[in-house]
Amino acid sequence: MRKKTSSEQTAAPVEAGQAAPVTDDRVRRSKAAVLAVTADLLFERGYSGVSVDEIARRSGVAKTTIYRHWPNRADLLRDACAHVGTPLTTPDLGSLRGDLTALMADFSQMLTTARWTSVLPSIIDAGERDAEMAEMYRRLQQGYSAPFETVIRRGMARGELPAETDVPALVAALTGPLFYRRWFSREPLTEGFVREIIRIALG
Amino acid sequence: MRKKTSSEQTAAPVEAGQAAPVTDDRVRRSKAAVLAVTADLLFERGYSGVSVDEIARRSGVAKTTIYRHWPNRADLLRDACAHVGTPLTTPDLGSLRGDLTALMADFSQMLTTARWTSVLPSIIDAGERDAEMAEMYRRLQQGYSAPFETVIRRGMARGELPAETDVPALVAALTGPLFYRRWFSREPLTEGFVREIIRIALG
DNA sequence: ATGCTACGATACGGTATCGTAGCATAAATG
DNA sequence: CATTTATGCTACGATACCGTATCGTAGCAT
Repeated sequence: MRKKTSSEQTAAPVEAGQAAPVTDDRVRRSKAAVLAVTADLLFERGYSGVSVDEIARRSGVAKTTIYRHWPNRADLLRDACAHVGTPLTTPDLGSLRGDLTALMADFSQMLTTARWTSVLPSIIDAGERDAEMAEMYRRLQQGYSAPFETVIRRGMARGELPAETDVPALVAALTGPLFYRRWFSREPLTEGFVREIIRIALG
Repeated sequence: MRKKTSSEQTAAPVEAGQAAPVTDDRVRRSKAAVLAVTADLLFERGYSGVSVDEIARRSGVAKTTIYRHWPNRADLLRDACAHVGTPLTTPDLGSLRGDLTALMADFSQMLTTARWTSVLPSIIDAGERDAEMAEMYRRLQQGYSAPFETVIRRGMARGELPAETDVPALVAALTGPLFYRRWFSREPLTEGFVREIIRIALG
């Protein structure tokens, strides 16, 4: 019966039937609104440019209420960062090269279009000085390397790669250049570039 | 006759003999002290954590004087960032693989030990929202990719690489994985990893 | 002696920010 | 209807920060 707001990000996994909602529906609404606006502000201004006052103004949720749900600014921002990002789908097309081509295209597409990628240096920087933030980021990062490991291991199982392949190194060889282009050299992430990286990595 | 302070960073190129020092020696001293302390603070707290008041406190240079030399905080920080970093030496050992091995070792060594690398995400983040900062960073970045391009082109000239080699892509394939490990996956940057990356990139 | 240049010390105006207190209000629950 | 719960609103206190203004001084050259 309850109208689900667009995001279920903050919901803890709930046993299906017997509800007994420990938190009011209003809570979920407030939290969702706050998290959404926080993410927007993160994209616009980066981690250190986001203020709680501005979140309150823009979300329509009173600052008081925000502090009723998060103990402080850092926790709120970490929470928002944790739900940033869109998951990669893991392809399964039968061949290593096919899977990697699809995955790399997906990934580079995300790097170039998704708004939230602009805030990643900000998050990493925060993690450079905040252990909890670093841990949060680590989980985020793993979500993106996991599909690569999966398709690589499948390729190994099919004998398309030698059994002694260094998987983390291969993941680095594939995704590293994309990160590099996006944030360090700032050259365009073209389709041709991605193809070239795959060619180099797989021979 | 003038006693040179440790750093000549801020000095404009000066015609050798007839001096006529447009800036006092005191100026050089103040600026050097301020830039040094600013760099330290950048390493500790990142771009947005540095305040002019703190720079003044720690350097012993009055805030007034700081604002006599830089128009505002952003310019000061950009100036400090521009002089951060240590240059790579370009090896010339006669073979592509030898040059790249030396260069990559040098580079990964720097990524893991140099204090200033911890502030790079901060700089990049600032660049996401500040054009001048982005331009400053671009020059910094080019200083590090240039040696790679040089040794690769020399290798091409020697016929160790096909003439149609995509140089920027190869640079990305080599350095990207190092960046990736240092900032994104945070796995250790071991010698074995570097060797593996070279093997993948050169076959 | 007289400038000139650069600097230091202090204080200030104005703004932004975090996090909290007090009180009123709307809605769900019994 | 009464009670509990979650929220809204306004106003603070405290701190930090930017950038400037004012006044006084030290060193050096003429």
